[in-house]
Amino acid sequence: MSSTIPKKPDPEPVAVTDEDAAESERLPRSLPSKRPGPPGGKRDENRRRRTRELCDAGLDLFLEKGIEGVTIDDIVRAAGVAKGSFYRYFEDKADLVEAIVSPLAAQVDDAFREGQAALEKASSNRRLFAAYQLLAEKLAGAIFLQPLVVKLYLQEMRTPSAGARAPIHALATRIADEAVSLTATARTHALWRPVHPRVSALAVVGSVEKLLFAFLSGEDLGELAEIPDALISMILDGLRLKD
Amino acid sequence: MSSTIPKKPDPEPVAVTDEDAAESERLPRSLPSKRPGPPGGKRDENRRRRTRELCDAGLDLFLEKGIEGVTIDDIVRAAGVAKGSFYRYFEDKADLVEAIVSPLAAQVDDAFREGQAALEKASSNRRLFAAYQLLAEKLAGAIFLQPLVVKLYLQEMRTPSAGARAPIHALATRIADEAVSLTATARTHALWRPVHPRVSALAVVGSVEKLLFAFLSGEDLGELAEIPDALISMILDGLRLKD
DNA sequence: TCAATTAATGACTAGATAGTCACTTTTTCC
DNA sequence: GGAAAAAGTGACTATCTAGTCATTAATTGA
Repeated sequence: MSSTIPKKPDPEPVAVTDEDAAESERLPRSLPSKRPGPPGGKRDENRRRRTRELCDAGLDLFLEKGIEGVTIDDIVRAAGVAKGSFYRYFEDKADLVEAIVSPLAAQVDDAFREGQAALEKASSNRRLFAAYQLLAEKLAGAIFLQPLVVKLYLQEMRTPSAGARAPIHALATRIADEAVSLTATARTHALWRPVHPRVSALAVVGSVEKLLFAFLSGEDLGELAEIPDALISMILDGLRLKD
Repeated sequence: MSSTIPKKPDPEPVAVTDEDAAESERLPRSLPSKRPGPPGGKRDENRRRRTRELCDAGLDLFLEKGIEGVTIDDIVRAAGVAKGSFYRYFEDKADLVEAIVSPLAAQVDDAFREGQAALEKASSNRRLFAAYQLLAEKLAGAIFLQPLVVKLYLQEMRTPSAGARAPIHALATRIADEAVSLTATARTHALWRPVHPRVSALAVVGSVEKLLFAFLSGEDLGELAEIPDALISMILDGLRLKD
């Protein structure tokens, strides 16, 4: 390897607001007005179980056949639930997709917010590394918690946004914008090549997404532990101005 | 820029079989047995026009709504053709997709074949550049001829391969494999970092695809002419062993 | 010209699909 | 316990869809 990456840079003072460990459980969208039952009671428990069953069955089917290729009947059959029950909890397929994706979206948004904050304070290469490492760790955490949702995102993100895929498309747009904004900041600090920020940001995001999709598809990528370092040094040698 | 790229290396002796300038016109799949009519006659001309109208209408709709979201009725309505006529020329939607994609697939396969041949002879950095430049030029040519088909490919390639998307998925698999094989060759020649070839190949392909999709979606990427150089130097500085 | 052949048409069928609703079962809470 | 509210059910409707086919129109070639 030709780049020297500081192994485990001290987590320099950085705005880490960990208040929001992104709720990964998917809750019913709304509660009845008169007799909702006590939290932890049977009504509450049944609602949570139904929502979870429908989300789980939906996710599996979406990954297998693509969002557009799955019908509500498929979903309720797989979840072992009557059709009417689906419509008690969700407006339509788009609403289900939204419920599946939104916890991941929240985590990803947080990761970028924190990365951006750290980067704005970075004035040295050391802090540049630290900021990117923070971002990478937060994103890795999100991926680790919801790998199948990430795969669904990668699988559907480029398809036209009509109907049920709208929430996924919205997340894709936000990620691209946040990555570009991050790169623009790095360039402001003169730590980066004078390449159009959208170009270098998309190049990096594209690499990561492709590798991640391959990994989540079970492809053999050799020793997994080596990938992050390999990727980081590729990116940094490719984009960073030399010291 | 920190890498020195030889501007326009002489196109060293390289196996360029240009016999097959990939027919980009989409022909009817089969001919009637008894009275097909003379080539250039009315029957022949009508057949070609119908196939083209159906392919064009299909492509537009696929890009707008996604392959899975388009019905045969949509296609024949857009093409101004009766439904029965569709089934005279194509088996089903998958067959139409196959007809739309296959000229591009042929060109891409050729580009990789030639790139691989050039690379196998490359023993110097100069020839490494030349081989990659040859590949890039061939691919750029294919993209320039069929930008909308390329966009369709990028849009649908990660979705599950069932049904109509099968031909697109097949092309995606071939491209990934050929890119990996190319990288493995470069590594054999000791011109490349000791990174798992699948990792570096997918990283490069991922960048290119992401940028290409953004470009084909009309995003602003700054001065277009600068992108290839920026990309090549990013890739080479990121992956190449230092001289 | 005209019979043979191919091409084009759109109504039609069988099956699938989203969403609804009257009815039954479960839970709440007095 | 029991009335009231919520949750669960699956048959039902109206719509959409892939694919067929009898009929009509256009083209061929002698």
